[in-house]
Amino acid sequence: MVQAELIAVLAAVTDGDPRVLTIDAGTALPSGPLQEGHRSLQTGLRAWVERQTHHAPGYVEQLYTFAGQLPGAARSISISYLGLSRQAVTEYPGAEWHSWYEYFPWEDARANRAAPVLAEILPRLARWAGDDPARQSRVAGLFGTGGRGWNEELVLQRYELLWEAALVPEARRLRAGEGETVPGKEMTHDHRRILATAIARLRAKIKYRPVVFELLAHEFTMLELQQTMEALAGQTLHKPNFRRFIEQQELVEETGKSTSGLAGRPAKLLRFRAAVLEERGVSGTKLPLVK
Amino acid sequence: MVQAELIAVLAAVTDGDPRVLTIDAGTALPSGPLQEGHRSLQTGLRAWVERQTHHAPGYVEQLYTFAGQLPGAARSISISYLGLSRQAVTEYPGAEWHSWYEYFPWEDARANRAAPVLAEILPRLARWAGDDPARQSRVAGLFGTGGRGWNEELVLQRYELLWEAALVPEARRLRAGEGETVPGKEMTHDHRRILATAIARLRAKIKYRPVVFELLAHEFTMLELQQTMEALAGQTLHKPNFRRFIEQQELVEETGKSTSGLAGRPAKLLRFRAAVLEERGVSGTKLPLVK
DNA sequence: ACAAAAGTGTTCGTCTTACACCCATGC
DNA sequence: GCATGGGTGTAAGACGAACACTTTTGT
Repeated sequence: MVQAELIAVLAAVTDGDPRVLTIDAGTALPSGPLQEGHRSLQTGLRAWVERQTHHAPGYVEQLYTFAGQLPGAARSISISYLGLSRQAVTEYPGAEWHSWYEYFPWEDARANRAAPVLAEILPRLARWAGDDPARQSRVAGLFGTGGRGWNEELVLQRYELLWEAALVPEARRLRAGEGETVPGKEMTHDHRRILATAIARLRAKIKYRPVVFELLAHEFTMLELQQTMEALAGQTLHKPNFRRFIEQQELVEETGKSTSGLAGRPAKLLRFRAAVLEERGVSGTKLPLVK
Repeated sequence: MVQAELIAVLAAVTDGDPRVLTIDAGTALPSGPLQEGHRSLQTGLRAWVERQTHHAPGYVEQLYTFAGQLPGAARSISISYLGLSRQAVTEYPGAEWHSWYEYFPWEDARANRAAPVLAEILPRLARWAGDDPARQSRVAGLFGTGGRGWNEELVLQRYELLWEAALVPEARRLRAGEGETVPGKEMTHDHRRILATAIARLRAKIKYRPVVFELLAHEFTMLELQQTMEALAGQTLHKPNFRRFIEQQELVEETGKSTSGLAGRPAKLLRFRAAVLEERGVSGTKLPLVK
């Protein structure tokens, strides 16, 4: 017999920044135990998020389940979820939206924004790696040094490496370490680890499933779509090719309306073609089928 | 406070057939409650599988967690896992390997093996769909009728459709239905649904992560590799292009040895290049990055 | 010689990537 | 006019699908 805890990473994008909904001044994710009245895990999760933050997630998917130890001998099971929301406005006291990159400043590779943090992190990782070639190659593969490219999906692995090197405060709770920790806001328990898992999942998923649209208003311009993707991926994208990338998948259709009043040529307003959700099935084959 | 149940789908491929390890004469998956002594969910799972089947899974990954109701008012949480194993030999009484396709005969699209079952299923689905265009298009999308191709990853969705149409015995337990059910071996509780989830996950995963090698001996020929993939995907693959598909990813290296004594030209024996696990990180970008 | 399986070459068309350029609006 | 963002054309190269063909063994 165990306690089952539901934990939510609720994400939104505002002003080109991906944000996560938090409680306790940005140190914890909304969460609470599964209760009698909850008809399913998802409804339980939604109930907790709404009670603690007065926000209602739209799209929700399960992330991961892991075992923990409660104070005392009791066991706990934590079931984490990723939710997506269209607005990042706060009205409820205690609930705050914080940028992902407050917690993972090294993850924002747009226009070298992460450069200063990386300049701090990399020497310390080099010190941690020492002469060990296995450690050196792990650092290189994860942080894209030494000619290897940056892979934005390895969010969790990078966090775990920093944890292992005792460069994040969370690791110091259990194992002492020397020197300073690395920039990036701390969270309680393993909540920052869960956030890393959520970011990694979302960064992977936007590439092959039309989930971005859960974060956008129902009408949007191509640039808004692109900037939302860039915020999530933490990478700048090539504008003309991004347009073709979207058009080729037939993800959007024109509404007939355009923006106006801003600088530059008015942009066409688009909407998501909900029909693709049915059509899909043709996704990725990649295997060389016969005939 | 709830009961936490661990459930395993342990898969192997023998004689070109993908198999799953079962108990109770093929009607249930190995499972048991999380206990005090289990250091983690995974070790708990491994303990139960070994106790019930005397088999030890190699690779293990989490599938999905869902809530259930135990007899009485008590709640349960089921955490399901996918495990891969190199051998499908049975020595322990009560533990049996069964082909996936006993449970999902319509999923084996190799050389039209599923044709007879589909001939049985499709008319019944057509009857269920009736005049409803939404239902018709769902059937078409999932079963590849009407010009749309077969997508082998939609295992769970197809099972759920059959469930909804009350064409599987599991659905009849809760909701009555008319006429016969469709071929395919039944399982207790929702174990067949979990198996469908596992198959879908594995079919998706083999395309972008080198997990097939967990199912093969340490030395193998290109044909063995291909046939293992075909067994999992339930599709026949194009031999020359499959070779290039593997070579291009640099997944394997030659051992220097060859087969002999069989019909045809001897094949080179290969082994998995473990180095790729480190190199990876360059996986799939797909987004049009700038510069 | 022939069957059987291994393995190679090559073509054609599509998708990706990069670069260059034109278009429409506000000020 | 010019700054700003919207949008199109296109050529080089990578990749995928399909087909034809050569190679090496056992019988």
